[in-house]
Amino acid sequence: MDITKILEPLNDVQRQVVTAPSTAMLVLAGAGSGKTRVLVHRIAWQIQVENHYPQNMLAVTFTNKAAKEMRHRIEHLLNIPTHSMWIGTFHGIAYRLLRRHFSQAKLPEGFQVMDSADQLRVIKRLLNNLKLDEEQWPARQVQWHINAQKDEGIRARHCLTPYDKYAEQMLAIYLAYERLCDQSGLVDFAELLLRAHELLRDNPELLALYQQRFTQVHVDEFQDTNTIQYAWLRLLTENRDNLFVVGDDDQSIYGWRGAKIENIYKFQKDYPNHHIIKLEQNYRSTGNILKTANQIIQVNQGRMGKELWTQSDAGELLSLYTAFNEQDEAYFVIERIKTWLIDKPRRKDIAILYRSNAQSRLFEERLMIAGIPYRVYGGLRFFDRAEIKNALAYLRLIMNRDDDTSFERVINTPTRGIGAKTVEDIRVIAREQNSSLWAASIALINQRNLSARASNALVSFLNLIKQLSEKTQGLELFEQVKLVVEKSGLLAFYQQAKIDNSEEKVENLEELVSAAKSFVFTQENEEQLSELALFLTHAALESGDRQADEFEDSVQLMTLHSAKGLEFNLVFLVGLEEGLFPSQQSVDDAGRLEEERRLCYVGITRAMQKVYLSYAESRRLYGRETYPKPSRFLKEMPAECLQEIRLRGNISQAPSIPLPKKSPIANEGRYKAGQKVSHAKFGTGVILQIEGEGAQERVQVKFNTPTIGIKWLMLAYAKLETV
DNA sequence: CTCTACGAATTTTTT
DNA sequence: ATTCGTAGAG
Repeated sequence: MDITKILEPLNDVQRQVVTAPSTAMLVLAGAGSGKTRVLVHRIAWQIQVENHYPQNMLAVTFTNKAAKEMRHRIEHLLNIPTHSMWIGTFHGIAYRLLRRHFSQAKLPEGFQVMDSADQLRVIKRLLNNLKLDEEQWPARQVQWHINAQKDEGIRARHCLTPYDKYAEQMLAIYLAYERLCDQSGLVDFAELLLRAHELLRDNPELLALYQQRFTQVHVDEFQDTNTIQYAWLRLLTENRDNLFVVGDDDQSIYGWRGAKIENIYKFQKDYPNHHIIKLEQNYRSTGNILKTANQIIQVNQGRMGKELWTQSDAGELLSLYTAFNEQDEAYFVIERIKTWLIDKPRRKDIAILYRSNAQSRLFEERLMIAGIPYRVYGGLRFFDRAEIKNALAYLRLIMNRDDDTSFERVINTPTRGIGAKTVEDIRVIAREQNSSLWAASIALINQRNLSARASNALVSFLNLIKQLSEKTQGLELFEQVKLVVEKSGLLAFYQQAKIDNSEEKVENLEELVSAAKSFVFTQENEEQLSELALFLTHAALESGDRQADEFEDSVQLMTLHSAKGLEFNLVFLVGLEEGLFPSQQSVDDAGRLEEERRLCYVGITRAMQKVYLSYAESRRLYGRETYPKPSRFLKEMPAECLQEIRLRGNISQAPSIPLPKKSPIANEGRYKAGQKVSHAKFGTGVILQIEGEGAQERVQVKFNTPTIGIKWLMLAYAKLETV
C-alpha cells in the first residue's frame, strides 16, 4: 500500500491531522495553511489505511464549487471512483435525503426546490392575498424573517407567543407561508435543511441507518455553519466522536446571515473527546503581509488564537495610498496595475477587493479606458437571469400545471394580452375554490364573464402549455428545452431588437439548450425522476457558473466576501474609510465590528506577493460629497510594514479632476518626476513618479527603449545618472 | 399594455 | 448618483 503519496506532500502538523486516530477533531486552519489539502488527505488516509469504505464518507461544504473540487482532488489522489461518497453542499445533501425519504419527510414525491427569487415571489403573492400593506410588510423583510427562523430551527408552531402586534402578524404570515408551501410542494433553501434535520430526528431507524453508514463525517468551513446545520451534524455523529471539522474563527464573515461562530465552542463541549489542531504555517503570503494580518486580527476579543507564520521572505512592504477622491483612487489602482503587468502579464493574478459592490464601477471605467480586460464577480448567475428563469418556468409548468409560481411568471411573458386585471381575477377564484391558478383559469373561462379578448388570450395560453407538454413527450431533454424555448415565444420575444442586450439573452437561451445537452445524470438515478425534473433541480440548487468569458485572462473585481478562499499575487484593498469599511451599519456594534475586522483579515491574506491599501479623503456617496476618516483598520496595522505612497504634487488642482498625476515634485533635489535619467543596463528614460523614503525609496522610470518600458527601481540599488 | 415620472433606499451572499 | 419599484397617464 502506497501511503507516501498521501503523506509526502504534508508538513508535520498536517500529517498529524491526517493520520490522527478517528476521533472528533477540530482543525483550526488559518488562511493559506492548506485546509482543503488536509481534508482531502484525511479522507484518503481513512480509506486507504484505516479501512473505511468510500461509501462510509460524508463530506459537507457550503458551495458546489468546493464540493466539486474536493471530489476531484480525492479522485486524483486515490485514483478510485468517488461516486459512492457523499460529497456535497449542506443543501445538496439535504435534498438527497429528502428525495430518498420524501414520504417520511412528509413531502409529496414531486416536491420542488425554490431558489430565493422564487421564494420572494411566493411571499409577495402571499402578502397580496393577505391584503397586507406592502409599505408596512416589505416582502424582503418577511423573507428574511422567515429564513432566520428556519435557520434557527424554529417552525411557526414553535414560535413564542407573540408579544406585540408586529410579532403576531409576522407569525401569521409565517404560518400562512408554511401552509402555502406545503400545499404546493415547494421547499425553500432553509426548508431543505430544516426538513432534513426533522427527518433524521423523527425517524430513529432512519437515523441509525445513516449513522452506521457514515462512519466519518467531514465539514469544511465549519465557522460558517448555522444552528440547524450544526444540529443536523450533531444528530449524525452523536456519541460517536466521528465528526471532523475544518474551519477558521478568524474568517467567519457570515454572521449576518445566521452563521454561528459559537458552533466552534459548542463542538468542544458536545464532543468532550475532541482534539484541536491548529494549522498556522502559511504557504501563500510574504512575511510582511502575514505580520500585518496577524496584528489586525489580534485586536479582536475571544479568538481561539492563532498566529500565521511563513518560511518565505518578508517581501515587499504593503503600500498605502491616500487618494484625493474616489476617482483618484481608481486612477491610482489602474496605473499600478499597468505597471505590474509590464513584468507580470497575467491579469488574473490581480484582484481589486472592495467592501460593497457599488464601488466596482469606477474601477471598471478606468480598466475599460485602459483597455485591460476585467471580470466583476457578483452579478447574476446563469440560472438567475430573467430569460433563463422564464424558460425554466415554462418547463416547470409543463411538468406540473399547478405550479403557481411558474404560472404567474410566464402567463404574460412574452406579453400576450393577459393583463393584471385578468390575473387578479384568476387569483380571486383560486383563493375562493382553494385551487391552483391553472384550475382557476379554467373555471374563469367557463364562467364566461371575461371579455372576449381576455378570454381568447387566456385560452390560447392554456392551450400553449398543453401543446408543449404533449409535444415534449418522449423527446430528449435538450430537445424538450429547445422546443419550449422556441414555441413558447420566448426566443422570438428576445430576438426583438428593442430589448436591451437582446443578443445576449438569445445567446443565454441557446446556452440553456446546450446546458441541457451536456447535463450529466450523476445522481445515480436512485430517484425515479424524469430527466427534466432532475435538470430543474440542478438549476435551483446550483445557480450555475457565471459568464462564459471566465476563461479570458482578466483582472478580478469582487467584494471581500466573494474573495474568501481565493488568492492573488497582487491585491488592492480599496475604500479603507470609516463608514465604508468598516461599514456604517457595523460601527456601533462590537460584534459586527469584529466581523468587519475579520473581513479585513480575509482581504489581506488573499495576497501572495503585494498588497496596496487605499482610501480617499473625499468620496461621492449617494450623490453627496463626503469626507470620511481613514479606516480604523489602517491604524491597527504595524507601521513598519506599511509604506505610504505620496504622489505629492499639484494638490491645488481641483480634487474632482482626477487625471493630473504627472505633477513633478522634488526629492532631495536630485531626482524628481520629469527628470531624465540614464541606467547602465536600461539606457535613458524619464522619471514618472517617486515613492517611499530612505532605503525604500523607489522611482518609476519610463525608458526610451520600448521593450524595456516602464520600471520601478530602488534608488538604493539602481545606479541612476541624471542626464 | 407600455411608457414615463416620481420617490425611496442604498453591506456583505450561498444554497 | 443610481437603481428599483410602483403609480398614473397615454
